[in-house]
Amino acid sequence: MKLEPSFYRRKNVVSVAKSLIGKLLVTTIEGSQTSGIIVETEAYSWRERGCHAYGGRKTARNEVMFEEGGRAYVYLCYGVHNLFNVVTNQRGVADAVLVRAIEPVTGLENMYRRRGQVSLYQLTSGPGKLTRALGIDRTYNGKVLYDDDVWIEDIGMKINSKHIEAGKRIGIDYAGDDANLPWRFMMKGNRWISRI
DNA sequence: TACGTGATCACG
DNA sequence: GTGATCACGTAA
Repeated sequence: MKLEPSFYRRKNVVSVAKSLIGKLLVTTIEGSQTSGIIVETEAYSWRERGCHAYGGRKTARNEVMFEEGGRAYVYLCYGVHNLFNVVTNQRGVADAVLVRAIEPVTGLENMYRRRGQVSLYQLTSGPGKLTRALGIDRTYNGKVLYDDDVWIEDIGMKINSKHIEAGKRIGIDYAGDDANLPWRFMMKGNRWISRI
């Protein structure tokens, strides 16, 4: 069953990032569905330097982060990759969770068609790879996550802290000390974790 | 380990 | 207008 708006509107973005592990991310494009279990996330809060909205800085790109929780924030990274985030918290508080990796579940054929000739474990094991596999591009920016193009559902997977590993977030050296926050969460032992 | 890639943002 | 920057992926 789809996660409800109240799931995303909680005030602690780190909790939301943790509880997204084990949920199913789904897209439906032209009637065909692709999905995967979320196995890696990162939390971003306006209060720290890693975040696009640090200090409340609002720009054309990150505007949707200031909306109520429950929308997609998709932006282009390094001119090549679309990165998919889940906006959290209440309106005006710019927090979000980056989905960094999923374990493929349905629509594998479509995923390979979009990704090209890669191995199973490379199919969705990174933030740019998974958006490519699921067909997520910037037209998804601002979409609500309880509609029918893209959503996240609870499939009853029981996850507790024993199954989750935390670490430093990846690729944000510019954030100074905030780069050391343990706000990256991974499903322990999963084969689709993005990198060591 | 190196670099392609192009939108974005803070400057004027 | 312009240039530095960047929440990555791939080949090597």
